[in-house]
Amino acid sequence: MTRRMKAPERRASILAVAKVLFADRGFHGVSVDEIARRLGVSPAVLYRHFESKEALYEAALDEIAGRRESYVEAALSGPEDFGSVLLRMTRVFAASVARDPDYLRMELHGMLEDAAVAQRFFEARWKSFTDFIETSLAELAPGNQVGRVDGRTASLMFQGMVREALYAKCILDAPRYRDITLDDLIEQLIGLFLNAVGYNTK
Amino acid sequence: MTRRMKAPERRASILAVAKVLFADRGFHGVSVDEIARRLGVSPAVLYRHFESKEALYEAALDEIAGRRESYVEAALSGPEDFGSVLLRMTRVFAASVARDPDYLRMELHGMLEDAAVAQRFFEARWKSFTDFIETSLAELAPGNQVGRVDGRTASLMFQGMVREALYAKCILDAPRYRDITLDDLIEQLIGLFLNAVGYNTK
DNA sequence: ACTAAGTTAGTAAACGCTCACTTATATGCA
DNA sequence: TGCATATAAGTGAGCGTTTACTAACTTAGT
Repeated sequence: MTRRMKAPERRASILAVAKVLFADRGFHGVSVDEIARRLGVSPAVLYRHFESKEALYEAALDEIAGRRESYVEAALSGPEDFGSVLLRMTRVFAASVARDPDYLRMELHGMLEDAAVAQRFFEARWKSFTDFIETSLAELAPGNQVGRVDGRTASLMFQGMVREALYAKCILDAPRYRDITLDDLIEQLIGLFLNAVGYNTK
Repeated sequence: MTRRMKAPERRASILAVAKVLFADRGFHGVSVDEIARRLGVSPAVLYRHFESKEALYEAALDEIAGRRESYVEAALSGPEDFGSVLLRMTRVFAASVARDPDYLRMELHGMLEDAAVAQRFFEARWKSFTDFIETSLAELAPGNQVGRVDGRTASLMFQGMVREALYAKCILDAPRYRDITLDDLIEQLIGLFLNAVGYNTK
């Protein structure tokens, strides 16, 4: 009945389905039987590749939050001033989330069920922004290119506003923001953020 | 065995337990039996007061997100300029969340499972801020007391940064922010926000 | 004694998971 | 090459438990 696959391919196909289902409804919201049904396969197959539902969830989590990404390198081309680089970094990040919103959903689920998981997501993505913002502010402050602001607070502000934009556009699809593209929203937010830290190109 | 209660008291006691459990682990993460066990009561009792688990969840949701709150009135005393009022409003809100973090957790769960629920939470709390910010900015712009910024974007930024602070302090208890009080964090964030919109007391 | 509150003992279905078994594919040897 | 055999992939039934939920019975309060 079902197409026959070799172990690695089957494992990958299971993970792919598990990823979207877990991201959508969380660990408790998805049953092993449902994953199997979507694959058109008997539930027993899953246990040939993962030793438990929990292990499968963990693997899906790893696929999503596992690889660390730095957006600094992704923004190398173009002007190298703080504002321009931050904007390009954020755009790349936003685009990647828009392409695969499961990331965001999984992060939310993770935050709710386990603070350690939240930490993994932070390390995987947000930390590169946080680090960039804090070091940049420290560098630019002496020359008065930015105001005297606490880097930690500023990066929290940044993280919050970007996350909110991503929620609104990628998860909720809020009607309130339907007439503005995610990209434009990000650009406006970065503008506001640069105001907040007193950034001037000089 | 169990203390005997009259209907309204029992109903309230059920709701109280359901509220914290659902907020903690979401609808699918909690079983009716567990709620009953915590109450020290047989599961059948729940069905005398709520016709289904879903109805109970809905009632808990209503208790948490039901009553709309405006923080404008809560910030009447003191200076009436935009910055001061916004700070006081936000502090009252933050304090109420710190007192009862179930609100935030339930909002997160709601966002993940149903956009309509997210909308209810927005209407209940955030909207009062959004409205205040947008009307204030519109009023202050002509006199150059704030810069020319889009009110909608600004209020999204505000909502995001406040939410992020509340997550960090009330849900995750992030080590990164353990040495700063929620109140101080809020104050710094509001300061940054006022910079962002170009607010000057004049 | 009547009523409201709570229990006991169940239901059928869904849960995570395992087992004995069948089938398809690849491999070794003539 | 032809064919037996070993192995990997998948099935289907069913394990014990938990799920949400119900009905019949008991107990407590007025």
